Amino acid sequence: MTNQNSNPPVCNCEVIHEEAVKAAQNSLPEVDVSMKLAELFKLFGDTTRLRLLQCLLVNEMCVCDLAATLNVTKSCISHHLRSLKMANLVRYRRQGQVVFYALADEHVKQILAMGLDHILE
Amino acid sequence: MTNQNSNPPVCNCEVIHEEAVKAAQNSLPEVDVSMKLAELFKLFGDTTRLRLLQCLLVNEMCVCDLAATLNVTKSCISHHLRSLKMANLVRYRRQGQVVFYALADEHVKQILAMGLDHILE
DNA sequence: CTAACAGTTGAACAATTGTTCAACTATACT
DNA sequence: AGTATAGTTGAACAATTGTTCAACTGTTAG
Repeated sequence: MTNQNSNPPVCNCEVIHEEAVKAAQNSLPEVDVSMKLAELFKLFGDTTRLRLLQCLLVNEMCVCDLAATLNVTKSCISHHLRSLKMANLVRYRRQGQVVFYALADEHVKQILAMGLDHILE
Repeated sequence: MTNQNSNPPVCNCEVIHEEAVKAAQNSLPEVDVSMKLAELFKLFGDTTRLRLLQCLLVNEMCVCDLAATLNVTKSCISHHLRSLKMANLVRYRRQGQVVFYALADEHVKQILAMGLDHILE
């Protein structure tokens, strides 16, 4: 979706407040930091994945249980868990055929709490 | 993307840990709360929109300046600002032809800080 | 009134993404 | 050995989404 052509669609409007632009440019993180951050928040930006995380707030759970709770296929859960695992948001332990997933650390709880705080005004 | 057919693709696997499932179901918020929360995080889940918010951490800025800073069209910025406005993440004031945007409250800063905290381990 | 510029809106298109299905791997139990 | 169940993987498809372009609205200055 991003437009990263060699010929960027630069805004050719007049820059009205040059100092503000410079201040912003100086304080902005490197683009790849912003991208990583966006990737992180993107993971919280899907209802199924979000509810999956909310499940794990309570218990560690296996794929099968999560699928049953959220009413989607095991495959779907597994795909989501892979993304969450790659972002270090969940960890897992295998016990026989069953793989139990749990939140990786406190960050998830805090981020979810902040979000809830906002939508409840 | 969500599959909301009348004939749901229910997972027909055996539920292994019934108590865990019940506990999760009881603690899960209403679906529409999760959806609202996901909508919120989705707004943080795009690089341009995220950097736009990061700009506003420093100064209030007008559409034109944001477009110049982020190297996209004014239209693009305006679309993003509309979403952010609807989610009460930014507010604006008009001054002549120029519309200045600013963060609506402290939530944005906190959420961004939490996120950065996570990706920096 | 007209010209110029800041911002908004909606259509259009490309790109990304969430989900399922089918096929696969892994572990456990006869 | 073989069978059953938990989980993973990748392809495929529908749906969503980010961006631009072009046309529009609003405000200011001549």
